[in-house]
Amino acid sequence: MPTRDFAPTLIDRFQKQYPLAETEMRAVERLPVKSVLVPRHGFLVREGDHPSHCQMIIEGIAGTTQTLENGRRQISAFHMRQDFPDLLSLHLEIMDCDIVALTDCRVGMVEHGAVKSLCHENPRLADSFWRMTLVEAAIYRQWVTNVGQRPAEQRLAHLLAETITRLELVGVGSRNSCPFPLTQGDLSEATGMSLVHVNRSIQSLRSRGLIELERGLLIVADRPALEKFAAFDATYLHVPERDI
Amino acid sequence: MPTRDFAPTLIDRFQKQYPLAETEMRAVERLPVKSVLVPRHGFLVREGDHPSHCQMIIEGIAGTTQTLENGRRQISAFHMRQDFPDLLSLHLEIMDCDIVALTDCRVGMVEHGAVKSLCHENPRLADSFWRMTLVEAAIYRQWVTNVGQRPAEQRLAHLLAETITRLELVGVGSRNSCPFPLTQGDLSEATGMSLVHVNRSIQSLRSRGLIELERGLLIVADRPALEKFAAFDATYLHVPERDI
DNA sequence: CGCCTGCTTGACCTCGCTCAAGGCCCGTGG
DNA sequence: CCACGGGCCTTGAGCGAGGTCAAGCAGGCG
Repeated sequence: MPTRDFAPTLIDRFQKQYPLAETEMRAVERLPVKSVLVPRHGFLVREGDHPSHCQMIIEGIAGTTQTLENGRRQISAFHMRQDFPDLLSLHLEIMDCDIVALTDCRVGMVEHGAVKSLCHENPRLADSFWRMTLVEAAIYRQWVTNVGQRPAEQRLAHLLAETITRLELVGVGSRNSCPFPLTQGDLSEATGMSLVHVNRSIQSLRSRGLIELERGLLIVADRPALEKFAAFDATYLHVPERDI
Repeated sequence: MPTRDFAPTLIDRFQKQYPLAETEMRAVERLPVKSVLVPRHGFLVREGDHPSHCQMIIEGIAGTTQTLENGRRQISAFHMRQDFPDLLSLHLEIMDCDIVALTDCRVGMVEHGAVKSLCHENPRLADSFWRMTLVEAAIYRQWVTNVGQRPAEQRLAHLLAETITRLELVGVGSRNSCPFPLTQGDLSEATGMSLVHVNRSIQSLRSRGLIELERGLLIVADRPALEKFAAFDATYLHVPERDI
């Protein structure tokens, strides 16, 4: 029964901040959740929507995207397990971006009303939700810098370093490898590079011995080496001390 | 007495969301504020800081910046009147970016503790603060797309369209012009373009008749024309209906 | 078996970067 | 009052990182 996964997954996320009180756990467990499967390329939410639900990703990777008039598309964020890609809809009436499943996704949906009550009755959880959106914003900042300033290879390396770090934090993959279901096309949309150049940059990173990447598996034998090359510093992910 | 400006300015900001209750206004007016002048190139906050205050900009323009190992700097956000550039420090222990005065800035500082009490006693204000950070995130998303996908001229045009729109919303300048104290160097750091190319792009926008820009004044005679050229759509600024 | 999706490679071209120098405005000091 | 210097803007010339176009390849699925 997939809905069963929701509460433990969310509780785990909260507990990364601080130990939850009994009442808080109970409240989370009482949340009415609807479990949904979104196939790859399906939309979790579309630009212009006025969502009445929030969604937490339980499995899979989604992306926040914006499509320009000329058809070019930018992925401005990746969302993975324990992320609420559309938490913003709780306070912003209208979606200003699409949220797309980049792989098949399993998602838990909760009505806004339920989330709002949860927040009002448990102010610490409200703060925790708020904090999630702040970390998301910190990641956006990094992406602006990444896309704006770094040359192709480092830009890609930074993105990969960030992704493996975040996946490890939510228990997907291990320190040195993670499932990596994204295509080179996805990476090109996320980095603002052409697909061809992504391909060549990957090969270059491979030949430097920094990454191995094939068939949905990313291996980073030497994380510090990759992070050094990419000038990646995980501070902006704001992982509480005890988890480092 | 400059501190006097603080409460009205903040109340005005809140009122853009919804009419405040008497008690909420009183609470805002009771906030203990310290007024500070930050000269151009001064820091409001530095990366690595653990701030104990939040700051609202009353006058001037600040920027969120990140500096790379090679000395290149990206500006990932502009902050202006009524913005709280470091509101995130309320929930994130450590700053992951610098906040720099791009012009001389007048700023109101409030202790975290005071803001937190305000939030706990006035949940609607808390939501309003949260919402501010969500709009900020929406702007980051746009910047990622802008820097990642748009060619130079449109990228610059989009940034200018956003800036004049935001300034107008907070009562700085009018529909067709605004004070524009940023240098071409600032614009180059914000767009990820070289200074030289910013210069040429500005000239090109000028010759298209889309903007006039000199001596600290930006004139946009035909806002729709600029917005069309830049594919700028203000939805992502999430301005409540009644203000449109 | 054949198709579709995603990866790879080659050739060519261009947008935007770098380097370098000159001009303008304004504030400061002689 | 003028000389000087420092920001900031402007212009020219040459180059290179990365884009585009086009084609071939490989693996998984109906």
